[in-house]
Amino acid sequence: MSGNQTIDEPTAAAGRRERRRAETRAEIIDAAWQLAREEGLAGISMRELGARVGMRAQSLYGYVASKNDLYDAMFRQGYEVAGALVASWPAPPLTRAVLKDRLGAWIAFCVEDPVRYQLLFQRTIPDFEPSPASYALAVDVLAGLGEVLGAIGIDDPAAMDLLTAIVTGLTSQQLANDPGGDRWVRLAGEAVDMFLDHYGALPT
Amino acid sequence: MSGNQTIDEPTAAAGRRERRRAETRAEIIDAAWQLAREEGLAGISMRELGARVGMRAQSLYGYVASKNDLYDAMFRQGYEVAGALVASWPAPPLTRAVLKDRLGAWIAFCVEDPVRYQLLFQRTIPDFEPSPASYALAVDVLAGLGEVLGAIGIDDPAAMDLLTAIVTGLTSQQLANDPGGDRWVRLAGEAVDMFLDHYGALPT
DNA sequence: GTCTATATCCAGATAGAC
DNA sequence: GTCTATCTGGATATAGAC
Repeated sequence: MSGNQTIDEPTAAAGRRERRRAETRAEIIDAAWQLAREEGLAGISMRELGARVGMRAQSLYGYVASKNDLYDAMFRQGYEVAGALVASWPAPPLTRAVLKDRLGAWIAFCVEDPVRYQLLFQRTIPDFEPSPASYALAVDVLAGLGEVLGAIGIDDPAAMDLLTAIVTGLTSQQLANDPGGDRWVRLAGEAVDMFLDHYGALPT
Repeated sequence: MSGNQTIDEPTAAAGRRERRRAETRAEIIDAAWQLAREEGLAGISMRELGARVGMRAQSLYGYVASKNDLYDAMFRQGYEVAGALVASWPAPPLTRAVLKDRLGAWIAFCVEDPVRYQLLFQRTIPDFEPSPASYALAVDVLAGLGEVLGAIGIDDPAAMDLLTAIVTGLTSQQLANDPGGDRWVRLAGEAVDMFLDHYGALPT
């Protein structure tokens, strides 16, 4: 096990160590997601989380600075996925079919992981506040979503508020009353038609 | 202070005691609502609640059997108010104006107390389960609401799901993004028109 | 890098004195 | 009817041994 290289051996070892550390941290965060899905977001305890990855709770502090830091990492991870989804939105011009498709994809994203939805879009974890960096990312992603909706070409801000309410309502009903199903998700296309017809936008 | 009546004096005293007890219990429940509005529903602690009504936490157990019992009393109280609102819905025939008015009142009820909304309609208090009696009341009230919406005369269940999604979405956006304001609440009338026009119901 | 041991704090709930 | 005292159990987090 002794080194046979002279200069960059310690550096390489440090890199390996770092990589290993990052892997363990990722494993911890994955386990935290799964635990949250079973026990609820607020139900994550450091004891139980440690047990899931084969450590005592205290040892986790070598990888996350605090419980808030853990939540923050999950928050960031969630918004990175959301950001990728928003970035995949095709460039204008926007058609009805594209709008339906993209809003459908957004709702699917929201609905596919209730715990993630709760962490990213609701404010229900006691005492959790995202770090400035993570918060900035969230603001960015949501601004991107707004921009993309602006391409519909409706000027009335009230109309846009109504659209976000429809999307939120479908999501919220789906999560609350038919989790895992599609009773409300499948109404998205019809809802978009209803909305666009009412405001005479994006004619077929 | 000695009794000057012979038979029903002890009974009257017992009635007074009972009445006093009920008053104290009501005071505790009121304080719990207020505490929940400040600290969140999950933030109610028996210690702090006791302090609010001038008792030690332990003494509360003379009035509520457990913390779950306290939540249950609040849950029941909330659904009693909701039930009264639903019962006030006028008899058919239903007009567009009446529908707008009643749905507006319902949304206003939901929005006027976020904590109550959370307790009644979301499932976010860890380990709280309503008693069978309270749950039955809730089912009753919601069934009444459904009946009343049935009077619109749209047969398509998907359409009714879309309507509930719209109402939920307006409520949810209002609570999340403009608490205390009316940015989404005021869109209810327009939303109802959009919905009814789309399905050709309740012509003006 | 993980452990044991521990500090600190808070929760809900019960027993029994006054 | 409210108190003091106490039980039980859980949480996050730190210090220091190995």
